[in-house]
Amino acid sequence: MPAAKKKSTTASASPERRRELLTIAADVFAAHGYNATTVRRIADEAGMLAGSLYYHFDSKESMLDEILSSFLTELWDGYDAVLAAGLGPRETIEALVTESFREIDRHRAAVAIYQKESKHLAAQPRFGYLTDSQQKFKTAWLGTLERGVADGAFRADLDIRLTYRFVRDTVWVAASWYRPGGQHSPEEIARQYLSMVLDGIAVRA
Amino acid sequence: MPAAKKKSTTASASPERRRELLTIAADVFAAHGYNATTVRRIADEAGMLAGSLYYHFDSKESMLDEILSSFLTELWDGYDAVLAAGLGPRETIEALVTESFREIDRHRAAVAIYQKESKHLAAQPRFGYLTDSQQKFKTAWLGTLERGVADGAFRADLDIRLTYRFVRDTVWVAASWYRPGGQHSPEEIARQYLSMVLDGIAVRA
Amino acid sequence: MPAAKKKSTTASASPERRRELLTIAADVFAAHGYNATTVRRIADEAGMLAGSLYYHFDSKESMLDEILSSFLTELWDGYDAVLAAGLGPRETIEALVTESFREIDRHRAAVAIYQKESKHLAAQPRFGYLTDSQQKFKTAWLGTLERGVADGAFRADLDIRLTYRFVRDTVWVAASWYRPGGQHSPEEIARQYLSMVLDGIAVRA
Amino acid sequence: MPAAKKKSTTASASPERRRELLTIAADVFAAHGYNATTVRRIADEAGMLAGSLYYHFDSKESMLDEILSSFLTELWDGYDAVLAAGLGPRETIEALVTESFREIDRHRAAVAIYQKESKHLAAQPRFGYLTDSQQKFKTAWLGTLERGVADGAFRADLDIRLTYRFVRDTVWVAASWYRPGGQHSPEEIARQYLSMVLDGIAVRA
DNA sequence: TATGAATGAGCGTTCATTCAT
DNA sequence: TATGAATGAACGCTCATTCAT
Repeated sequence: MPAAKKKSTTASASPERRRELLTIAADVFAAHGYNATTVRRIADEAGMLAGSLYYHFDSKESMLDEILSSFLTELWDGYDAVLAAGLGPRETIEALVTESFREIDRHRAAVAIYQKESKHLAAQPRFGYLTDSQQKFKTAWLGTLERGVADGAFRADLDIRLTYRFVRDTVWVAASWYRPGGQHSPEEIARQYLSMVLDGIAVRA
Repeated sequence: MPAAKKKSTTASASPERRRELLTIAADVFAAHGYNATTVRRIADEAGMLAGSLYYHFDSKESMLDEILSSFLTELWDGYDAVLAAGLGPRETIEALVTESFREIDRHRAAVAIYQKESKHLAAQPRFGYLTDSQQKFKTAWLGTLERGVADGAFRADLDIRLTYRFVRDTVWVAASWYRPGGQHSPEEIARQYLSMVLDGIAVRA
Repeated sequence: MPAAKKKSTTASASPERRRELLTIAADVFAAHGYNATTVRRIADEAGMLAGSLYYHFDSKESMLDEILSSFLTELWDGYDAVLAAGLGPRETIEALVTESFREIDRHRAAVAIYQKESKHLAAQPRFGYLTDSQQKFKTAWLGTLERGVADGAFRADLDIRLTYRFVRDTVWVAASWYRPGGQHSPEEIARQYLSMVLDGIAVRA
Repeated sequence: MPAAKKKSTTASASPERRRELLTIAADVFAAHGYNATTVRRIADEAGMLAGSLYYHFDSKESMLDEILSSFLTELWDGYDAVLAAGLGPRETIEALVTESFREIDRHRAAVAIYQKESKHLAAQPRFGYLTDSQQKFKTAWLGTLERGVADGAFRADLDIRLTYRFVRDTVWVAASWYRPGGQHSPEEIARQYLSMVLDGIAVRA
């Protein structure tokens, strides 16, 4: 998914150190935004000098790339498993939402970065995989919703594109306030979100 | 709401030109992000040189300030009217959501900027009013939800803070995809969103 | 001849200032080499800060580009006039050599830079015109030499490619020691060089 | 000739490996220029990491130093033999030119580096021997030319300093295009060059 | 009101060099 | 002998901002 590594002189460096540094970078990117984050800041946080980061990575952008692409790889591992399971539309939605909250739990920083930056990054060829992913995402969710409308599981009186955006946003914005280790587990949050999305917050007449 | 103008040398410039420039600036901020937007880009779009903007504004930040604060002023005019109307909880929520989509329609750029930047701006004293507004916002919505739970309009089995975040985010993220002049009026979008939020997307048993 | 200017926001700046700055830059490039010359050094010499240069030029490389391309433009103006004059081979060579020393006199720095850098610059697309120029150069000189051999003006017992390189280098390396305002005028140097090249330094038997 | 090794910690390394590495370094310096050559590039070419070179050499500069000084040592071995042979001026020039082309053949990279870099290197104390060598060089060639003018072997109507530069440059620039193993042997090239320099390229009247 | 030219701080990046292993 | 990881200084460049005109 990431742009092809050129010669990747740097790619051979010890993978554990890379992970550590990427985790740090992701946190800083998530907290202050990619553009506003200086490479010196990341290095500070890692206890090294700015230049030293370039032993491990080609560029600031390649850190971002690796953060986002490895997140998306994992996300799609989960999604693809759900989609291949042959569930009904409602159960599929439930599983996708649950899986999403699990990803938010595991990759909070990456998700937050994705939320803030993917729109303008998608324009760059290097981040073309973001657009691809978005497309797959849309196909999967919209398709499931349509199946649900067709077989009577979901309401037919709603604009399905609005519904799609509603469900999609509803889930992912959670990354902006979610803190791992909070009082609710991802599964519990997913359960409540699903309850709201599927049945509404109003008491039934 | 904005921090007091220091010199107000610049405040004497013609108000219409200011408006025009702020509209341009807001669009560019919304499209590319505040940090990624150069003052030169705004000037280009306005057909002038970067330095010339400083006749009208103290700084890039003060443009942002004015954009956000004038948006919030208008927003609260609308909200306060709703809250003063003495409606029941459900009707209040409906009115607030409708009002919100109207604001998104009128101030799309400002809303988008607000979404992306308010979190880290709120830390700066100059933008303290963002925090104040958020607080008022929370009080109004959370209070209404609690009233609704108390009088049986809203479900009591949900974590009310989750519900609050759910409704809040659900509405405002719409600014990220909303395009004025699209096929749905703000009121129509509000109606469908409210229908989903209140009654859910699942068909009732 | 230079690579197409992109948008050339900077190209509109006052042409006199540009000339001044390019003259300064050319001198520094010639004295210390392009790579070893820092943009700060040029700025120092011009009495400004490094960043200020970027108001006038896109990049260090574009300064180099402009220096070399405007030199080559002038050079070919002179050469083309000579080649169009319909002179015999010996007179053509004499005129070309004289013209060359005049160019060395007028553009000493540019010629020195050209000597040192053109070989590796020619590989970059932006400097493709260097290769083009070299090709034209070779065609003009080699052709004239061949004409001279054919009509008996030049010796037939020499490897003509060696002769070409001999004459070419002989002339242009002079830029490495030539100082304008020295005791010999360019025309006088040309006369002596031609005398050596054509008749040799040995006394005739 | 090179500056005294400070620590000579590195001097204990196996001399053959040093030679290999210096040959590689010289080729890269010659191809891309000293400044533009990174220590990493040399190491890559040698199949090791950049830091590892520092086991063999004190610094990048000391590689350059060793390349240039050992070339000059060999060159002067040859020159001194010629100068001690008691030949007439014309024969001395012939022998020096021939010797020079032999050195270009054997040390092409070193000669090319010398051509490009010696001018600005000579300013540094460490490379003072370059200036010394240039001085000896000038004395030897200029002296021989003067002897030749005095005894009627060389033309008296030329500015002798111009003649000196002419002959000197004429020979050494050849290093910029010479490729060992080409169709002409160094001796053959020397013969043709001498023929041009001594008798000129024009056909005698 | 706006321009043209400059400032100055800071940014992402490179690279010769060091050093424990 | 060589590696892996880091240093630290410098580099080309960007950009918000200033100010005389």
